[in-house]
Amino acid sequence: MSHFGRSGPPDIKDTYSLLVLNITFRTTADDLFPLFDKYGKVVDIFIPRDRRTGDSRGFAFVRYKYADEAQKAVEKLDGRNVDGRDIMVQFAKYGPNAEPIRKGRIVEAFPKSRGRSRSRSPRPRYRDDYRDRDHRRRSRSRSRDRYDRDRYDRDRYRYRERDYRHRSRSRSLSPVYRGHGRGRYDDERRRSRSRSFESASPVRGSPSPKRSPSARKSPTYRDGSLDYSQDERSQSPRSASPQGRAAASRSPSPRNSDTDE
DNA sequence: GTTGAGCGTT
Repeated sequence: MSHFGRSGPPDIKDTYSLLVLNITFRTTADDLFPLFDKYGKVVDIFIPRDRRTGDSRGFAFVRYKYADEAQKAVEKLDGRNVDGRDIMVQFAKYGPNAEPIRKGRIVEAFPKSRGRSRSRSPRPRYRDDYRDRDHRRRSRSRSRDRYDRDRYDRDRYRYRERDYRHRSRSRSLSPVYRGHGRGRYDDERRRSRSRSFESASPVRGSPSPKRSPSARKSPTYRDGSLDYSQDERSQSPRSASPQGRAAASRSPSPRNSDTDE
């Protein structure tokens, strides 16, 4: 019950994984087990968690033994209110085993109402070409595959970036994971992203000529005063203007006024 | 203490 995901996937050969989304961040597998187990035989439940914090990401994977039970749970638990939030149950796609779900296979086996279009939640399907993944891989070149993988990794990196900013604001330190053995991919990703950022879109909707990379990399020392001004502003952009202006005409100190006279 | 589109581990 609690050993789910502790020793990795126990045995996945004829199991069907369901993706549970919109769950609370404190919902655990033990909480979903009795819920999903009631509608079928659950062989394993796994909830992806953060590598650093360990918090739940907000979704879980429920592995069923039979597809019929899985489908039943999807239609039964989909939209159910769990822990104060309506969860969304659907078949997993990008799983490690890729459920052998075919187009209309399960729907045909369970013609409840000629389709579940107006069943409850007519949410759109995300990526229906996942079945063509293998086909595209063999057909397309390797460069294409690499590009796709890069995008996939970058998508996952979003979580890390958000959490990273929450944990520490010192992004300028650029903590590299070199020496740990697993920093190779991170380095590649970072470099690729950095280059794209500098080459493709430097700034979006924020035209700052003063912060131009060219000015920063090529400091013109032709003019001392100008360079000084730039440097001063760059060092403390909000420490010279607001303070001086506020202390000059905003708050001349009441005590000073009293003692001045 | 917070957040909310999505796709997974020993």
